[in-house]
Amino acid sequence: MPERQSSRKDAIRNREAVLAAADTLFTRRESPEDVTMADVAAAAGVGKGTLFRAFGDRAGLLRALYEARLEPIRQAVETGPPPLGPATPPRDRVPALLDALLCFKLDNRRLALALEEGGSSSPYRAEHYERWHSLLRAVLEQIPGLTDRDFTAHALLAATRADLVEHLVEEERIPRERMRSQLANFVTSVLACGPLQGSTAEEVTENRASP
Amino acid sequence: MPERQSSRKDAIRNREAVLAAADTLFTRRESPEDVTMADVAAAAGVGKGTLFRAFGDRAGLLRALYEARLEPIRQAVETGPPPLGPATPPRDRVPALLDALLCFKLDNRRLALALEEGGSSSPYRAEHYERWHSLLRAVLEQIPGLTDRDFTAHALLAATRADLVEHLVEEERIPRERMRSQLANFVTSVLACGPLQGSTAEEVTENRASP
DNA sequence: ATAGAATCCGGACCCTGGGTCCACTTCAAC
DNA sequence: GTTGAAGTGGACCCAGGGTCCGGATTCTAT
Repeated sequence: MPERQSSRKDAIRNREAVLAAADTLFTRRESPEDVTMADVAAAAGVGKGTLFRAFGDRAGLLRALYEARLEPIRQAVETGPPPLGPATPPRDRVPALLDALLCFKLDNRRLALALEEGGSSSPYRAEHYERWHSLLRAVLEQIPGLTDRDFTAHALLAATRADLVEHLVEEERIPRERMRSQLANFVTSVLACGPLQGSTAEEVTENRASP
Repeated sequence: MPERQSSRKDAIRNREAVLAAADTLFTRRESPEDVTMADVAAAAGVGKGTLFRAFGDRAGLLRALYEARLEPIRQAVETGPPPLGPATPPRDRVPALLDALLCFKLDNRRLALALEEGGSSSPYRAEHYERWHSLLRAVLEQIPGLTDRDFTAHALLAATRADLVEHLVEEERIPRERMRSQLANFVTSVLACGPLQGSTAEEVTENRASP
């Protein structure tokens, strides 16, 4: 567990360099598989030892990158204003959360892909998945008339999986906005049980999370 | 593409031996990652060269195993009686298809896992996924009042992904029947748009696909 | 300022596992 | 039985993740 912060100047500088280099490489290269640890180290102007000391292993590096990129959204979700923040009515928040997640994966396709598939263990063991799932589940819990919230949360999240997104973008060439509205429609139909109220797919598509 | 049949006795015998050995190993071992090609070859009493000649590469072996196991369902879907066969009304067939797929993945967890994640390329490039998707999409097309059938098909299939199933079984300890009914409910809610008719979740859960 | 300890650096090295190669064997067609 | 096409198996190759450790750097105490 080599994850604790170091106070040494060079260590910090190198950590940043690695992060930056990895970021660049993962977004540039076609498939995450053909960016090796050695590549990252070289691009960062650093030895492999340094890289592994700083991040433990490949998964650790990916995780660090991912968490860093996810931070803004995390903030917005935990303490931000509607439609992502806690003050949002549940029926509006669920689609907003999933839309934000989708946008994130669209903006960080390669990285998300690397993290979700590359790991030796399933993506469901990652703590960030756990966070999204329990949050979504909690919000679903506040909507009356639904059943199987736990499973529903999993199923909804599954619709935004990185490799699916990648496939839709790369093979089926579905444009961003279309994909967002499709997901919104899908979510809407899942939530439609019980007394319906407010929020159509179009409305949700309005609050753009990224340009 | 070394996939064509051989007529030689020894080749056929070895192919069978490999298939059987791989089957055993993949279902026995905890994670598909720790069954190596060398293991399979050894267990089959065969050299690595033979193994690779017969199946091309790891993915080829997995594919062959998977297709073999999937054959019965494939038959049932293409030419069988309701609720899987083509004669089934669309609103009933969609849940039946997904239930069959779920049962299949429950019965072949490890194998499905190995095939879906282990591959270097995404599961969405596998032709068996393409088959399921286009079938499901076609059936959805016959249901009036839905939109985004292509995406909906992807999203529904995503709810039965091998690693999700694995997680639900292994971590959350959700029993088989409960999972089937949860999926059925989920599917139902997605299809619920437009004039509803027939088929509740309970009905679907009745036609058991496997003991 | 400077010694000394703690920490970090980096690239040579190890090891696993997928995939290839090829001298030798086996099959089946004649 | 002969023959050559096809199959066999295990030694071998190689990429890539991860480790190691002698030497360089930085912090701290004096």
